[in-house]
Amino acid sequence: MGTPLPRDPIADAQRNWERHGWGNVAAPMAAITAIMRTQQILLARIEGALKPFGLTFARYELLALLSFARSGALPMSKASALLQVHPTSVTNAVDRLEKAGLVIRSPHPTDGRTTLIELTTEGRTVAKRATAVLNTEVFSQSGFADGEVDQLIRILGDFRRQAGDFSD
Amino acid sequence: MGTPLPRDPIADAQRNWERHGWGNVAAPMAAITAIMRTQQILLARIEGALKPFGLTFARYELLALLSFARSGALPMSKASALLQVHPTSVTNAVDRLEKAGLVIRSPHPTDGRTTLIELTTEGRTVAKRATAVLNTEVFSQSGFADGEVDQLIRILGDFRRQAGDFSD
DNA sequence: GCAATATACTAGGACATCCAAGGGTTTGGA
DNA sequence: TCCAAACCCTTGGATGTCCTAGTATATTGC
Repeated sequence: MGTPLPRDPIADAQRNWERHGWGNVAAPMAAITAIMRTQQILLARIEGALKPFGLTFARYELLALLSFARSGALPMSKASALLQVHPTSVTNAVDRLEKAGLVIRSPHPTDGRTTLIELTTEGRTVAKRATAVLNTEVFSQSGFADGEVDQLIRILGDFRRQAGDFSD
Repeated sequence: MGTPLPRDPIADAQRNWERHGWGNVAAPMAAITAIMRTQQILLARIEGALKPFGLTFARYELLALLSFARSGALPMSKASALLQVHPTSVTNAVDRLEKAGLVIRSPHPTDGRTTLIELTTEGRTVAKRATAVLNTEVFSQSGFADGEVDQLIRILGDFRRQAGDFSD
């Protein structure tokens, strides 16, 4: 976050790894570090685009997920599984979205253990607007070429499957 | 987070985007979401490997950075710039590392504003051991093929340069 | 030489994430 | 039928990140 560095710090780290006898894992280390940094940059852009809506990325993701659910409602546990975050993170996000009037909690009709998260009318509107802004301000100007996008989707998709994200 | 999902949630999201008229940005959206998720998986692996050392990734990165500095010491501001994190994050990390006896703060000899972070003997030892574990348990088994590693380094390197990380 | 500006670090607050624990609800086998 | 195991959500605690000041020290410029 400030001025650009004169040299790529990750490439430097890779050289350091090689110099200290870890040449065999220097490249994967650099790739992984680059993923961490890229995520950080992208997250900052996303949060910047969502700020006017009073949303964070975590809350937006939940809102978007609900807006794609046919009934506009989902059990907390389902949301946790689909977003692949800890249940307590969902609790946290729902608390804040509920306070903002974008969702409401309601009891599950047949399972007393389950709480449903339901989109309010305003929640649906905000989700739609935020999606439009995110698409035009972030996703449409990602900085990745079409071919790179395809490669990323394939490489990271394989990785995620192998990591146990999905069995597909 | 637990059992694998039957289907890739990101591919589902991509289909939802297309179905709702955002087909032109569905792919970048999917690629970016995949980066976010991949980062999450990798971070969990890394933190798992570092746990026995009482280190988090943030603290490890600082320790590793110091261990590569010739004198074993760096100004806070320099560390902040190289790690590309907010200065307050460095303050936080140093607070904890100092409490653990792995680094010490010392005044800069000529610039009264600057605080130097210096590796202790124990800090250097821990850094070396943690690096070995990280390399053998995480980086050497990243799950990325050699060719994929190269592609990631190139694609994400271009992205980071374009995002203003470095001018190289 | 002294005021204005820039730089370095820290304090306090808002959020997000995870883990560990706890209390309520269901389910399933003895 | 009934109780233990499984499941669902929430609370409390620890970390990390960033932002917005606020304090202290350096540098610049008039």
